[in-house]
Amino acid sequence: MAKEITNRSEDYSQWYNDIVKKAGLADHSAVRGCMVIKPQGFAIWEKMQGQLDRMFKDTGHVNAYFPLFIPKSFLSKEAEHVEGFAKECAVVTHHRLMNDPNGNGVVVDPSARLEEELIVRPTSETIIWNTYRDWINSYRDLPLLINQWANVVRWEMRTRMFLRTAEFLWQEGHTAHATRGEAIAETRQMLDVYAQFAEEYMAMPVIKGVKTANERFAGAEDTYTIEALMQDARALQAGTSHFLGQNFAKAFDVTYLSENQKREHVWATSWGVSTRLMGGLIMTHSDDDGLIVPPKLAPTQVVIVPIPKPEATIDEAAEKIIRALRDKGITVKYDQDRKKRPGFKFAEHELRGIPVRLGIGKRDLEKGQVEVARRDTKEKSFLAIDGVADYLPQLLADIQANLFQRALDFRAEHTSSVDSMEEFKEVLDQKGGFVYAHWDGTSETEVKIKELTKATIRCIPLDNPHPAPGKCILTGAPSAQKVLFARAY
RNA sequence: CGGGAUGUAGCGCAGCCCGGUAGCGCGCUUCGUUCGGGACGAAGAGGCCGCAGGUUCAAAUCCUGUCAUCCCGACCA
Repeated sequence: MAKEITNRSEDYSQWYNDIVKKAGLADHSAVRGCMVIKPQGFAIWEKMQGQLDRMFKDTGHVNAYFPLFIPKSFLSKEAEHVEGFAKECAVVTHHRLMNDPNGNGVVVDPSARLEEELIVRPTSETIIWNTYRDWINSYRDLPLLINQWANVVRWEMRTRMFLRTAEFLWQEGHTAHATRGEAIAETRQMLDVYAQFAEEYMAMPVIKGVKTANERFAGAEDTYTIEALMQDARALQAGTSHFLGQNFAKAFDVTYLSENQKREHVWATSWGVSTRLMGGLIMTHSDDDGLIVPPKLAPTQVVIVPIPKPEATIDEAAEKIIRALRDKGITVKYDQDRKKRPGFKFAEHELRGIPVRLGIGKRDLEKGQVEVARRDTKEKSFLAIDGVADYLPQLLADIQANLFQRALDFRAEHTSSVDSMEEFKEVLDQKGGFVYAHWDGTSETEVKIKELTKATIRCIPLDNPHPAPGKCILTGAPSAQKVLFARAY
């Protein structure tokens, strides 16, 4: 049935690439590691953006925009931060081209060398905190709650569409607070926003937790994360929220005068999600027939396919349904392309992941009904035309809920708890997924386990289902609680 | 950056060993018949064989270099 999509069981990576390409989400570009996000893919990203942006605004944030370029010197102000990003920065060294004197097109004009190189932002903490110094003087200026939608560049060794591209789109929130407690509360709040977005809109269950020192954001005191599980039983870090302490305030000398007239460094957070979420969305729900988009993020929620014989009457019935659905706030497309046959359209819309398809033919009209096909289960049923508008909001909600439940069940089946290294390895090799295990809390052990098994500590869960103390699976040293391991993207 | 593979029509590929008029399927265009799960017939259009050098009377084919992409590792959202 599905044409040319590699089966998941056969080659998961290939399946993923097939979905991205065949569903028209993105393409490779002429630039290494950079992709073209095509209209079908961008429309989904816009839905994500729209919802996230609302949630940020609802929690008191405003949007702003900071430069793409960062003076090189800024990067060296926070020691850990440079360390983390230095190896993957694109650097601008010149500002002019000229005709090649040898006639071979165009070359960099050596006389146009920049005095200080500019870094294409891999993240904007430094340029933003350099700006915040001027914006913050008094406790009355706090909290400062700003978000920016932007592109960033990280020169990655190996890229994969959406999951890891050299340039990607994201949002980064950067906030400044008067107290440590307030900043931590902000960090946690935004983690909750991400988790809520992932679960309610993407229908992608996530585990909230804290990263270990090894996995922490460069320059953060604590990194919180939401971790999702993909269909190949590998974990995906889907969003992070960092408590930055006073590191950046100190590096960029950002202070405020408190109510009791003391000059103090401010406390910071930063948090972000990226187009990687698109990868997570694909790998959580889609199947061998193509993309599956949860109704809440589907640019088109319902497509109507006419099965033509007497076309005018079908158009009439379709128009009626379209009006009724639009009144309910449902996005509908009427596929009137006369050149394609119905069977082709069915497959096409399944490939693109439209949640519900309505089919109307002569047979249906005679019975006053339409055929309803849902993308998630492939089930088909018939429904009275007059009842469509009442039924569809519920159906879309059911599909949304079903996708979430399905992902939740999958995660439950692929979550284990082990007590020994042998068991740990066996579970990872047999079925993968999330594995809870005791760890002695040291970086050395974490690194060693990674070397031995390729599994990393995804997080120390906030609502830990395995909080009891025990012994580290590698060293036998005391462990306060089990932590969450997985092989990850 | 290491290991493997691949660049030939929009997409998927054959041709390359053994140099000699660039092919197949899908898609595209036109017309007709079709239309309840990826229709059929007929007629068309579409290529600097990734790029640059070299060998040769002659290169998609042989040689050198280079660029890009994909997969597997190390690094990361």
